[in-house]
Amino acid sequence: MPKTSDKRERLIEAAKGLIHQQGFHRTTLADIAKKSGVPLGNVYYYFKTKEEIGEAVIQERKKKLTGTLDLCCKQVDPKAALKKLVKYVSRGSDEVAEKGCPNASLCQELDKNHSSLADSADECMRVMIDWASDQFKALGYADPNRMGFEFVARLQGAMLLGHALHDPKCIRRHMNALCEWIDGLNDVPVQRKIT
Amino acid sequence: MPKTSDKRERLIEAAKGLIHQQGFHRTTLADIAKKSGVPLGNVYYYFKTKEEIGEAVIQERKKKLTGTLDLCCKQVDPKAALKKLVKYVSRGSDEVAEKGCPNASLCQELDKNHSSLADSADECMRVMIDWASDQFKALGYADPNRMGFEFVARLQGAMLLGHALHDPKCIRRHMNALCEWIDGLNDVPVQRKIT
DNA sequence: GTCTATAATACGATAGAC
DNA sequence: GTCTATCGTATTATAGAC
Repeated sequence: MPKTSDKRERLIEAAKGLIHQQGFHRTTLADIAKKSGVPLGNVYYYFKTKEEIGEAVIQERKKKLTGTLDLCCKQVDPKAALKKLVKYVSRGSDEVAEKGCPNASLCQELDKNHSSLADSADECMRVMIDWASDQFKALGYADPNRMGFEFVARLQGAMLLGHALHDPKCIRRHMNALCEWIDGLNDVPVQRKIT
Repeated sequence: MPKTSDKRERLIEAAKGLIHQQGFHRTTLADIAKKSGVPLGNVYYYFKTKEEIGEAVIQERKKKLTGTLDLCCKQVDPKAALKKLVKYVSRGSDEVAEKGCPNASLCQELDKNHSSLADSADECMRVMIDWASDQFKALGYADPNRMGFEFVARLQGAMLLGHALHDPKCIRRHMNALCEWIDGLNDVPVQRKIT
């Protein structure tokens, strides 16, 4: 039986937008049904529970994040990769100032109770930190995890404050400062294996 | 008529804890009533709506934040004040790793829709940024707002990631790094008025 | 001021016709 | 696969006795 409908995709897309705007708990299935144009009762053919929709949205976000990170570190040196991610955040600063970072919002909202959703949301943050750590490792730093954490903390902290202040400009300003920080980092002599 | 009951305080205290753990929307009036030992129907004698309880909790948090900040900058130089706040965050890292920063959580959760609660929560973040900016101003920096923003972004970013990773140690590690950053800042010659 | 009982509604989920 | 109608429950809020 060929795929005749894109309802599942439409539901996920609608849920993604609504959850970013309103949060998971304030977003009702009726909201999602209405926005996606799928009748409420039909939603349950595609997702057994509301939580399943949330999981699908988070997996979608994770996929997009992974794709972005892959793009950032293709064919370029680690410093350029880190700065590429910073520029990416800069470009999205208007939406972030309005609605917050979608991944961070979910971490904060979901980790409050104990659904499996919480772990999925947290995993997105971990992916980002690990990626950043890998870049610093490639740069030869002895403490790449510490550097990666600091880098992502500054990214996420700026998005959080930009959201609280409703000010995209201060996000971009801080992203510029982050780029300068990266540029100013001392080059570390990399240990190369002699073969 | 003298105050004969501490019910109002008990309600706020219970709400504060529950909201930190579960978030505002997942916390029901029944939860608050039960935890505080006040019957559900009686809650409405003290607060007309759930939102009013939220407002009271946020004002309480703001008061505590202001008190903490005041304590940090009493009788000490600005660098010491900033580091004192960093140490304060370090000491609370276990709770933050478990439940997140209470102020940041509220900013993220409430700013999604448009209640007046959102503005109150955001105001807490602004208070912190302004305070930090004042410290950098006192240090003689030409761009105290930028420095204050960076400082708080790193604080909040670390708390956010520590919560996502469920790891208080990485918060403390980053707080140490923040202290070193402050120590390493160049002293700026302060313009003094000649009288 | 206090508390029980309950109204009013919103929401997740299901039944069952088509 | 699709959709309407509706159930069951949770939750905010109120009515009204004490």
